[in-house]
Amino acid sequence: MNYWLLKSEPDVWSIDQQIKSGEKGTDWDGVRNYQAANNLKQMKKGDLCFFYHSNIGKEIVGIVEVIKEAFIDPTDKKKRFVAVKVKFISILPKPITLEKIKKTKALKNLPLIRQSRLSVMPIDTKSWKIILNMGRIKKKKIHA
DNA sequence: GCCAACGTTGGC
DNA sequence: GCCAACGTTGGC
Repeated sequence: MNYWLLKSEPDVWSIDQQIKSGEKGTDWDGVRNYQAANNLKQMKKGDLCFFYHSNIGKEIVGIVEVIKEAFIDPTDKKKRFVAVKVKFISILPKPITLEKIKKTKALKNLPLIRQSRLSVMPIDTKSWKIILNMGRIKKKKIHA
């Protein structure tokens, strides 16, 4: 299984809205960047993603799961980009701010920091675990 | 609101 | 195919 991080401006789509959408999940669409799209294409069913609020908050607020692998983004008229479907899994009891991540040496190489404009990025297993611990989230809760 | 870092577009 | 001009993202 692989891990990812998805960025969203909470003005446009927030974790609260993701929670309300429940088990059915929602399309993660609107990505118009090839690097981000390539990452979307590599996602497999069951992969987990951190949900990051950009601009407002600037923090990791929760976790979602990939429930449908890449398909043509229905919002893309030119049909060049893809979307995936995700559903809400968990909220972090303690959101992890960008500031904190920057201060954590082990996380210095995250694309979140090195490539601030990328909106869909892979997270290596080690970093994933570190962030989970920082967010005080129990592993059990994720698999619930 | 500003600006750095990218991406994209279009003229040549 | 290069590159200047322009547009966008997202942190500050």
